[in-house]
Amino acid sequence: MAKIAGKGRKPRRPYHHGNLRRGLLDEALATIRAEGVDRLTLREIGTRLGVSRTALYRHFADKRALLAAVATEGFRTLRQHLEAAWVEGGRNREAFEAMGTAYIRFAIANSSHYRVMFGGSIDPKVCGPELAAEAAGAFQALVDALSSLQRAGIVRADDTLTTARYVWAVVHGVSMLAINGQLPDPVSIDGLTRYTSDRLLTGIDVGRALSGAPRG
Amino acid sequence: MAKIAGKGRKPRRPYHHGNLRRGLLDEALATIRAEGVDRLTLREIGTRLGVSRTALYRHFADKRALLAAVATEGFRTLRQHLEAAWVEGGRNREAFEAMGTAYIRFAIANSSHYRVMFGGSIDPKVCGPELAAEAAGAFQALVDALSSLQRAGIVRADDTLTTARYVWAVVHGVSMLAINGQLPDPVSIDGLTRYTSDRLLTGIDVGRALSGAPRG
DNA sequence: CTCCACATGTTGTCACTGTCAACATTAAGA
DNA sequence: TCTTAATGTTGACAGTGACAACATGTGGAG
Repeated sequence: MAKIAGKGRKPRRPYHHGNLRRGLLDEALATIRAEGVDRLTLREIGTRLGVSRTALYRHFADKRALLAAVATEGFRTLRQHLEAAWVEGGRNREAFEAMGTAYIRFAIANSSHYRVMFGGSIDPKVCGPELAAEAAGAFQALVDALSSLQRAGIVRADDTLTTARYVWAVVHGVSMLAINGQLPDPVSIDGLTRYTSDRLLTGIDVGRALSGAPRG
Repeated sequence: MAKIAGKGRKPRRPYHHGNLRRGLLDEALATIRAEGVDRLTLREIGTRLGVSRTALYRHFADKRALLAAVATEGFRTLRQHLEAAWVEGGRNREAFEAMGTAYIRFAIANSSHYRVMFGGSIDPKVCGPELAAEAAGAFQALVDALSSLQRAGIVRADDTLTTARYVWAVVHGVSMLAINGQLPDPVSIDGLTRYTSDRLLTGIDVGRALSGAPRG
């Protein structure tokens, strides 16, 4: 594994192209962002980087692998956004709401990227362990925050994993609705986001006797 | 528009191929179901129907149009499932839960089809009015049921549209999680479904003072 | 019944794509 | 220095979606 120039000892190109893998990922993401996934072509990525069409195959097994890597990066930055919202918000109930808002905001601001992230299966047996691990990492940020709120007695002490999945499903669903253009205008998106976090927290917080069974 | 043989007056082929459009749709859906969207090829659809590769273009503008038609049919049958669950369940709170279960069940049982339905934009300006209309129809089934529950005093009298969007987002999110393989086994799918409908209804039903603002 | 216009299906062809095999070049270590 | 593996290039190929030109059967006008 040849490493990057890093320290800047030699400012000229450290290799044939510098580090190409990084460039391929960036360029792929830029194209996806600008024109959508299905307009992404390996040849144009290479051309745009001043490199030939098949250079890519030294860094990714095939197109799916490239897309998986793009998706992996998406989950990584998503997790960063979530953790930032949680920490900067003060790790309380409001911070949890901020996490939800951050999630939806990320999905809307990077809709094409987001679609790649959830376009195919995330089963590790299908997509490879890296993507699955990074997706699990992003989910873990939610689990941790939720667990913290449970310990503080702010959220019902149901099975943490199930509750987290529920919350994840809600924000993911809202994001999808927004991305797919089923919410007419930004106002309705904002309204739904607000309503969602309100109703969601009313559903999972403490302070009310439960009629049904918790079900782990 | 040459109509189908229908009454069976003349059992021999009424036209070049009978009605091809129907066959194309069925075959496309079958392929999608069996091998996934990206393995769908126009040529093979034609071949499999004993028809040549470009016959399709007399019935659909291009591949995207075919996929849009497939998605349109998906929303139609989804609506049928939802309405059946609502009516047969007795149009009460339990029937509403049954709608949610039916939705998730449909998504899981027809995961590839479901992915096509939500793969691209549903904005009528992008995908054409038919798909948008059918998607809106499926959503309307949910709105109607919810409105009925609101009139019966079972669900909070918040803005119906916003509440419906919220519910839609939740079931859609759960479906996506299940489809993407993020729920390890059927047990956890069932558990999340149950937990979801329980927490969801706790969040939107009446009988609790609201802290925040309703926000229409 | 005849005949023509039109809907429907076919053949030929094209640009483009992902992918592989064979070859060229450069960095890095012995 | 010289080898070796990593990295990038060229040529090629089978498939794909799509279009234009052509063929064929249907149904209605006369």
